Amino acid sequence: MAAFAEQIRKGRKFDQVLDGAREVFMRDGYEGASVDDIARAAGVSKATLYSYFPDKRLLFLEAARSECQRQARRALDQLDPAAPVEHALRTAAEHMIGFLLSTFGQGVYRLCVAESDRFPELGQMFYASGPAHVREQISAYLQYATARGDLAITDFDLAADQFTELCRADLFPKVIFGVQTRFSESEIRRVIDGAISTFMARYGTHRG
Amino acid sequence: MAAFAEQIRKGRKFDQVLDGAREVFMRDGYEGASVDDIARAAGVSKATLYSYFPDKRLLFLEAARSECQRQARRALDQLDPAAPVEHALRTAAEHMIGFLLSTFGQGVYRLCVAESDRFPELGQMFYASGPAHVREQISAYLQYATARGDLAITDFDLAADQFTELCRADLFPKVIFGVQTRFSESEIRRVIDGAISTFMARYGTHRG
DNA sequence: CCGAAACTGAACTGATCAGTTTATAATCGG
DNA sequence: CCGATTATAAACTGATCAGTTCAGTTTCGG
Repeated sequence: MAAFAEQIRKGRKFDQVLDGAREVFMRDGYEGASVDDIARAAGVSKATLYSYFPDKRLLFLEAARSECQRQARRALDQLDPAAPVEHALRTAAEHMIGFLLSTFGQGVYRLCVAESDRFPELGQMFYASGPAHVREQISAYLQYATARGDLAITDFDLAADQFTELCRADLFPKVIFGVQTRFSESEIRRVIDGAISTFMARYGTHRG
Repeated sequence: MAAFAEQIRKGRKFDQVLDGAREVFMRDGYEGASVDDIARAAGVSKATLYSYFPDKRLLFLEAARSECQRQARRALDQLDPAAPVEHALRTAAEHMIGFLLSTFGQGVYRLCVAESDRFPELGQMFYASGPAHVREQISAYLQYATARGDLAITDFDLAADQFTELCRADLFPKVIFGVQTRFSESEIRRVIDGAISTFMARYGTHRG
């Protein structure tokens, strides 16, 4: 997860450069972004930029890495173990869908999908701080709820993955391929309700 | 879905050009692909290529379009309405996962995600011939099975989307971010069994 | 077998872009 | 307030690439 950030870092405009890079890379992708654009966006001269980062590739990886960390931080605040299962799941679903539909979330996803064979480290990074991170948190909650007798699950990781996938139904493909970008409350509720119903039908214990 | 293919088409090397373009675009993405590479891959001179297509952009769109059509054609052969529901679903799941894990499938997906904001038409095209097409077929089958009394569904489209999402659990994120590229039979069976169990728990009628 | 249409290869144009250099100016610690 | 570090603007290099041109060759219908 680390292993870059070697010959990097020095003075005070470091973060400025990184912010500019994040912005432009996110908007234009790796190939689409020009270093001059980034320097301009960062409010910094090209020479300064190159004094911080040896080349565009490494600048990109650092920008992406910081973006992934940011994303991991903003992830699910610990699911509320006190609330009824349906309620906890609903909260989790709302968070995930909110991220997934945000222009920010789309940007990261698009970028990582596009560049993860040019930059294999990037794919790993995004996976670890995104899908894997979310899975861990949900899986832990599911174990807790199962121990309490509210759910009946044996493969917790699969159950967690299924839940997150159910939350993407209909919405995600439309967003990611630009077929529909805004969704009404009721369109979203339809998907969340559906996800919870299906999940509880399989894994719930208190029938009725 | 059409609306390109205007000033295109003339002689006999048309398909050669398109095949080369498909190959190279799929491998290198839009920016990454050079027209010289494409001409070389197609076994055609650059001048010939430009006699068929006015510019790189349109060549790309045509190549992507033909790829989408190809994909739609190779989609689920009509689900077998005679077989028991679980069996029909299993077959569908195997087809979808097979496509999803193929380098071919990954290539199209990656390309479309990456370029669908540079080329909005591309996103629409891919969505129509991919996700939407699959949804229609599965949804139709689910209506049939519900009418027969084997399933109890009200929102057929949502159910279809949920099933396809369930089939992606675990596998797809790993593949698309390059975390894992090959999967054993049992890894795949785990996901398919899980998808069917969850789906049937929610929508099945004959309990037991 | 002839003439037109399609194709070739190679050279060329003009633009863009990563990365460097240089001469100069701002900033800051002591 | 001096000297060193850090930043700047702008010009430059070398490479890549989309798209054009052209003189010559292949292909094919009639």
